[in-house]
Amino acid sequence: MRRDIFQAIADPTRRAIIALIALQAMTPNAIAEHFDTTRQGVSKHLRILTECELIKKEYKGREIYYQLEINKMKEIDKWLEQFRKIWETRFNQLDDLLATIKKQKK
Amino acid sequence: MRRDIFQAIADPTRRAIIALIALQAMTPNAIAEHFDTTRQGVSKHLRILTECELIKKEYKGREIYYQLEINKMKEIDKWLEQFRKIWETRFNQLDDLLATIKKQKK
DNA sequence: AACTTGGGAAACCAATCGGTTGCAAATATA
DNA sequence: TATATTTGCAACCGATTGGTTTCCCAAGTT
Repeated sequence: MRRDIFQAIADPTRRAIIALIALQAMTPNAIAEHFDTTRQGVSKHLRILTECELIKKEYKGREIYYQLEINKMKEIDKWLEQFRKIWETRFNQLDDLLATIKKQKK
Repeated sequence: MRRDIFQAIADPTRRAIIALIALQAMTPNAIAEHFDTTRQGVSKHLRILTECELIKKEYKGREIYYQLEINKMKEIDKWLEQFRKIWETRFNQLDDLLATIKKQKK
């Protein structure tokens, strides 16, 4: 069972859940109200998000509040870093950059 | 057929392909040499990446050079923006922030 | 013209996905 | 104690995924 952040955010419903609880921790029932799926469907998404540690549980009586592990989101940012370097230096002129790199390699 | 960037980067091989051709445009055969799969397997990944416009083809004789559409990568960055706001303002104290938001909503 | 090379498309396969229904466990309430 | 609520988990289902093999076509090469 592959379980990494990128696969977790591949599903649009999961991205919506992340955005939803980013502002405020919520229970599965409360989250499910925002979507067209069943509570169990949302629960499965929450399990996936929990497994890759993008969210964490907080027990309060019989209710469970899910909240975003914002630090985990930084891993996506970290991956983007290598590309940010590219698009920041080239100012929309990828072709020129590639030409330069090619020339250097020769 | 769902075809968006997030689903495209969900696969580790595709992420590797992206990183590979970010530096230099490459042909399918050259790309396939870096992986354990067949050329046709890589070709399928390239098709998916092309469909969501993360990469583009450039014909040179009978060879096809694939190169990264770095601008498309910015869409991931854009999605991350909303969360960057959160982790930049809180300095590792999500709990405090959530408490504040909850209080404001009351 | 015949052959080789680079590459895409189709058919097929096991594995996984996202969703549902049904159930069990635990907490709260009467 | 009996009942209702909140939740997770397992089983099942059709659709999709990632991969392979096979085939075809276009462009060079001999």
